[in-house]
Amino acid sequence: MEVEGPLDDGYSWRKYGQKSIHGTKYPRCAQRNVQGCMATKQVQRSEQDPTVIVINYRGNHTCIMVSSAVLPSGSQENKEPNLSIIPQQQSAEQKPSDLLMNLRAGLRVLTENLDQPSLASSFHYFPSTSTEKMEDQVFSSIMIDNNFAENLTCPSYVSPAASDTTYLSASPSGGNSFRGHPNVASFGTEINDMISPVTSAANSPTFASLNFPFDQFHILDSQNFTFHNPPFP
DNA sequence: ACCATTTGACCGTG
DNA sequence: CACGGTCAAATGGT
Repeated sequence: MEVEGPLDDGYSWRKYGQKSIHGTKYPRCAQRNVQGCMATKQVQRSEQDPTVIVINYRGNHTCIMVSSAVLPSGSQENKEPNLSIIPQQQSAEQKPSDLLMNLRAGLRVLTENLDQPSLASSFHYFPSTSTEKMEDQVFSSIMIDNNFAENLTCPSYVSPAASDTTYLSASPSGGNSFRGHPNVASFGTEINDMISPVTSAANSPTFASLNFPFDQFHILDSQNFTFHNPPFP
């Protein structure tokens, strides 16, 4: 897939580390936003299902998206980092790339404010490792797609195995957005505990579905998410 | 030559 | 001390 680059999510990332995580077969790649903002990205292959790629986004973006497809016009915004906040009125229609189409196909997440108390957004979480802890400032998105896997920069991620299914999911956990919100806060720290039993019992061994109310940030699609969090401390 | 990635080392945290 | 995250020199590609 020769779109803008591997797994382009609207930002430019530079890989700065690859570590073998204890108890996992696959290494975890760490990527940092090249624009110098605090956001980092971790990419790891799922233990349970090697076709599952787990992507953790950490921290807040203080930069703008750089992907050519993201900003329809006048993408000259600012080349300087740390200046602008991501515009929050992004719409999923702004990225007409094939990649986006694929992503959107599996996307389950649309967040809302807690103003609407009963709102529960559905998303899928693919458990990755037993030891993995979902930290503050993290939400993960997981996608399975052979096209994506081919384009991941971690060499070990390249998978000849084909899966014609595209999954994408996102799960916020902890972080500024959720601090102080009882429901989500507990979810953030105990995510694996919560997920595991569901996973073992569920029909699908690869992921569990959860519903919970989101708070304060939007994930309109995987390439086009917006944090409304306060700045990274 | 420049730039991105790789990879071992280093550092912080629990 | 173990583990995970980041740094930075080395390496490879363009």
